[in-house]
Amino acid sequence: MNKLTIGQMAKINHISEQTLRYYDKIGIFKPLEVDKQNGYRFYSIKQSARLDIIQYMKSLGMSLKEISIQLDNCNIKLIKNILQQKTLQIEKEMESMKFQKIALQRAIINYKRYEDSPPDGTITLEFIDNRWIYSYNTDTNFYDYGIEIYEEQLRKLKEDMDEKQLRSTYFCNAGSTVTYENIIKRNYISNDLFVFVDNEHISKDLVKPIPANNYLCIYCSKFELEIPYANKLLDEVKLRNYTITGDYICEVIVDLPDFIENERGMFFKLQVPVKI
Amino acid sequence: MNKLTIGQMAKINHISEQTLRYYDKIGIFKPLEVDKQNGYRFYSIKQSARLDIIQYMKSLGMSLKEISIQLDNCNIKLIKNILQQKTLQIEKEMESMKFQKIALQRAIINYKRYEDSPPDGTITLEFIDNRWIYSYNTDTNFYDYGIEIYEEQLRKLKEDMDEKQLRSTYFCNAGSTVTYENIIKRNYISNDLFVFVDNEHISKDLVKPIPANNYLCIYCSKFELEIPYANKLLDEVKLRNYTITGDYICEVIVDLPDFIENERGMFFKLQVPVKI
DNA sequence: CTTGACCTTATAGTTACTATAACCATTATA
DNA sequence: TATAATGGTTATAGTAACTATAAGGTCAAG
Repeated sequence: MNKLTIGQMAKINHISEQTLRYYDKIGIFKPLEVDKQNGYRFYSIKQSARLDIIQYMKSLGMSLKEISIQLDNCNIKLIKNILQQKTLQIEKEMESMKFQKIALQRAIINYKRYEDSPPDGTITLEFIDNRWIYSYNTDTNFYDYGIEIYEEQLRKLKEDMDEKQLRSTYFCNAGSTVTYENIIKRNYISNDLFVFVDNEHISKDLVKPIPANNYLCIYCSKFELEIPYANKLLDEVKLRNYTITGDYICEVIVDLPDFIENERGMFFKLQVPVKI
Repeated sequence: MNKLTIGQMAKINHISEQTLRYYDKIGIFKPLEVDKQNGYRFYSIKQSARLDIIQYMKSLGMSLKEISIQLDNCNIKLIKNILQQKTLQIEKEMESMKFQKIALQRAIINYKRYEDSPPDGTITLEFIDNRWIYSYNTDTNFYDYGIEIYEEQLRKLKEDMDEKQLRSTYFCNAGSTVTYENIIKRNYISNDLFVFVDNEHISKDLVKPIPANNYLCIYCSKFELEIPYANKLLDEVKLRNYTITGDYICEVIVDLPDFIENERGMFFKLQVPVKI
């Protein structure tokens, strides 16, 4: 009962024999004794405490090298320090997971919306609640160019959001605006790209509100069709005797060009706020 | 502006050229075009969308192989499914992190207690609040044997806690009890090992309360000294004219035998509830 | 004496890259 | 026009923390 073979030690500690040999090799966990005749390793059950610590530190995301160094010149104070550091690290990770979850949920909602959205060309009148956007001012009017410039500007937005650590959370739901002054004259000029965000999770000075309102909307499945469809939308506003009350929004519901074959790769919801 | 070289593509997407070449090699992300003369890779900015998805899926913990398979026969429904699965996974991870944090905090508290604890042999009278324990009934009275049997029983407790997914959280603060009937006769018989737990985080039927009370305690830094020290404690109870009102507890404050050189490896707080 | 369980070492494979070497292409400057 | 800088190419090796496999030695039981 005193000396344990590698197999017994492995079983007791729920670890593979291979791993114990590996730990021996890299020197992080050596058997108490090695038979000089046959090379058999022998462990004492008391050594399990060290394995416990190793497994624990590993579970905190430390590498074996780090652990080895710590354990080599270890005292209890040092252990406490590590634990405190790790608490902070875990708190950070929990924060980031919270945001990841939000990001996932936003993405799911978006795909659901895509599935449920009416066919290309449909015009609807929808009441849309308050929204918030984080916008990025580009230097080019992408209506003057094709999809490539648009994607390039999107990359810039992405980069900008990366810096502010917003990307993973919100990049799935972007859009652009044309100001009231321009849209009523059908001047398609925009150098504002944005993403929809949750008001609560971002510092106030970065976000801008989009007021709740009735919006006349048209659904559009091709990048090149935006302007003709937007014109159709404005025609319909006139026809119905509505008045435009604010900025035009081109909302990207999905954007996967060159990506999934046999699927329409982009889908937009063009919208203007109207008074009925 | 149409075709991007590998360097430009890498810069725009914040990824290394090496990685792009690697992605090409494993087939997860291929350039739009390769110059047959010089082998130069050319990308379109529109391909960035695929990179976005790859990075996103990677951030959700998927392997490149998994991602590749998903993207190869991908449709929007499938993406939604993945996202939903990942939401569940993240929720699970968040749960486990919550417990990890609790575990860390318990461990830190324990080490602090160790640092602050009085020297070996000190006797104190302490009021100790309500505690809860999760106990494990072993088949051997470990007072009949040495430290090795004790450690062996600890392994069993650990295994048992592993099954109930309690270990990482609570293993740092264990102990054993001797019943009232036995301790007053100085019969050192115990086959109950336990760990202190938080009442709130475990189903009620697994935990047992230890009532708040005044406890006479003695601090002990050697496994072999437990019984003589416990006897000293009981002598002191008699001397002070206290009466024992419940089970004796041997609480392990640290247990690192064969582990840290030049440090006492074990530290116990032996305690009996008393009426003054 | 064989069988089977258990031990040994050595080598290769895994993932998602990074680092390095050795070499080719393009372009600006001396 | 020579050359140097820049940026592209391939191939190979290294990383962490193992796992898998091969090929062989040891030991107790039947």
